This record gives sequence, structure tokens and C-alpha cells, in this order.
Amino acid sequence: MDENNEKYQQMLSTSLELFAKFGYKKTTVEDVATSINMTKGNLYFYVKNKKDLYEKTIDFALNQWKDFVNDAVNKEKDVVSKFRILAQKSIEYIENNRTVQTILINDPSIFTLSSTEDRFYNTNVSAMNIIKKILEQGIEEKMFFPVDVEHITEYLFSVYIMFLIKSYVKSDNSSLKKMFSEGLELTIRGLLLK
Amino acid sequence: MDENNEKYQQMLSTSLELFAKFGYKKTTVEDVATSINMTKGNLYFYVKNKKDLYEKTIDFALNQWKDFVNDAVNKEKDVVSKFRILAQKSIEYIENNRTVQTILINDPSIFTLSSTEDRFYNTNVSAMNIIKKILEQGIEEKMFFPVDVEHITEYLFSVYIMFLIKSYVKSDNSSLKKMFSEGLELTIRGLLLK
DNA sequence: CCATTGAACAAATCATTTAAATGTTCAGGA
DNA sequence: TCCTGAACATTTAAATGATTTGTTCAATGG
Repeated sequence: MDENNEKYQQMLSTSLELFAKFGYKKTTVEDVATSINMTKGNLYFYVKNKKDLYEKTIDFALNQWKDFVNDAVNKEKDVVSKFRILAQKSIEYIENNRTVQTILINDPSIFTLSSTEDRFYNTNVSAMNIIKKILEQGIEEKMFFPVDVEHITEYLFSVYIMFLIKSYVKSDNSSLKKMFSEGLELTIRGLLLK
Repeated sequence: MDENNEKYQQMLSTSLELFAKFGYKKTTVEDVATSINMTKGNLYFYVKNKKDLYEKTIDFALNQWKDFVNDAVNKEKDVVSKFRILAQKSIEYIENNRTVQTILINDPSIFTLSSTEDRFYNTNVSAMNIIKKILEQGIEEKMFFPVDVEHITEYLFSVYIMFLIKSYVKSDNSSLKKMFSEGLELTIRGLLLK
């Protein structure tokens, strides 16, 4: 089966909306199938089971997010700008995407803060690679302190996940934006040489 | 009722062990009462209900933790040493306390990353005050960059909670210590002037 | 008055059953 | 390769009653 199959993409896109609207339990495989004029039997040609459908759907959503950020970062040249754009666009995407917000609220375990039980490991690894490449560029260009790239990447990604949890999983927004920007400046000062 | 009442302290100490051993549901108020030669009716002289008993118990545990860290910090004079000791002792305490570890694993929501629904708000505020006082001293002594104290305090506390979640709520220990120390150095560089 | 008892009562939990809904498989066909 | 539809397997929901557990409170003694 071709991963770029149109029907397959349509299925993921539709099931994303349904899972967001009704949650995992209330969304039936029949709901998803009929929404795209498919029988539920046929849906099993594309996925192993309901859980697999769900995970492929979330993975699809996370990849869209990652691509959006990656494209924006690649438009910048200066390494500090890249870092700022990375932070800004990551937040901007979710702020403007009610569907993904709802998904995160319904299923906080998507961002589990634990890589060993991470169902979206591959996608998160490629998201972390965006950070990693910026750090490497910064160190290469003598702009950044020569940090331990692997561990600081993991650290920054975890801090980012923490913000997402505080913002969307819990709806704690009191002065969170200020905390985010102050934390960002602290981090940039910690990264910069001199 | 006196909060420093010996029977009351004994009750909290005993129920901490029982809640750690059996979890909230499997621990009955009668278990707690009989463990300290009390009838369950009498226990209601000290607490409103089972939930109240649980929260007073956790609060008791968190305060012991906080006091341990605070005492260690107050032995230092240099502001950077204070900051390092704060980080070190916070982790050391939980590393050596199997009981509190188990409590955290059984009830991840104790560290909720959300201050609005925080059942232990007062205790966490006084924990944050330890950070806040160090930041203020550092800025006063011209050692630290003049950061926004309120928001950076909240930021650092959240990062700390994130580490606790990664360490104890989830059992993800692969290179976590390295990540912690690298993140700590990054933060200290971000705090220091010059 | 403070701390305690024990019995009565209210509420939650558990085990079990049964019906309905939903998830999954698969032989066969376009 | 992609799809159908019916058969089958599994999960969920609701209902019931028994049992445990949580909570209240009048009475009691230090």
C-alpha cells in the first residue's frame, strides 16, 4: 500500500477531525469508514486495528506540525533567528489549530515526557533533529557555547513539551506567555558565547 | 486542634507509609486509624474526610522535602553555590526516599504542571520562594542578570517539576542525570552576568 | 471542653449477568 | 490491489444485589 495514497491521506485527515470532535472511544471505525465512503472492513486494509488507526492519525498530525516549523526555520540563515523562529512557530502552529489542541486535551499522554514509552518516537526524533541541527550550526559558527548537543537537545525538547502541557493539556494560561519568553531569553543567554 | 499535636503527626507519618504501600484506594481509613490505635470515628476529629487525610499527608511529605532543601541552601553563602545546592539537594532527597518515590508513581497528579488546580499550592509556593530568594540575592549582588524574578522562578520550578516527572513518574532514566546537569549549566550561564 | 468510642447510616465498590454495540476477520469478487 | 458484506469475537453498558468502606453523631470520660 502506498503511503501517499490519496484515500489513505483522506482517511487520516478525516479521522483526525473525528477523534478531535468525539474522542477515541466515541469515534467508531465505522464512523471513520463511512465518512469517506468506505466500509469498515476495507479500512482494515490500511490499518491493523483501531489503535493503529489512532496512532497513524496522531503521527500524521504531528508531522504536519513538524513540517510547518521546519519550513519556517529553513527560511532563516542566522542561527539565533533560527532558534527564535523555532520557538515562535512551534507555539504559533498549535495556537491556530483548534483540532490538534483538542486532541492534546483529550489525550495528554501524546506528550508523555517519557521517550521509552513514546508511541510517536520516530516523529519526535525528527522534531528534535530540528533543534539539534540549530545547536550544531551555532557551535560550528562559534556563536554558541560548545554544549553537549545530544543532552541539550533532549533538555530543550523536554522544556518545550512542558510548555505544551502547561498550555494545552492543562489550561493554565496565567502569564504563561511571559514565562515562555523569559525562559527563552534565559536559554539564549545560556547558549551564546561571550 | 493543635497542628503539632503528637498524635496528629503520627497519623500523617503512618498514613504516608500506608498510602505509599497500598495506594489511595486500597488504604482504608480504618487501616490508618487502627495502625495508631485509634478508631476510625476518632480520625474524623483530625480530618474532614478521606481525601482530606490524603492531602494533609502529601502536604506533610512535601514540606519535609522542602525543609530538607531549605536547610541545606541556608548553610551556603555564595549565591551560585546556593543555586547548585538547591538543585542537588532537591534531587538527592527524592533519590533516597523510596516512600515518596512510590507516592509520586502512584499519583502523578501531585505534580500537575498546573498551578490553578494545584492541591498543594501553598506548599509549592513556599518551595518556589526558595528559588525566588536566590534569584533576588543574585541580582542584588550583581552576580545575576536582572531577570524577571516572578516569571523565571515559575519557569525554573516548572523545569524542575518536569525533571521529577521524567525521573519518577515515568521511569525514564537513560542519560537523564547528564541531561539534568547539562541543563543546569546552561541555566547558570543564562543567569550569570558577563 | 477536648478527645474518644461505637453503633447506625450513607455511599462506593465488586462480582455477576445479559443485551447491545463495536471491533476484527475473511472468503470471495471487481 | 482494493474493496464488500456477513460472520464472528470482543468490549461496553446497564442492572442487580452483596459487601465493604466512608461518614456522622449521640453519648462518655479524662
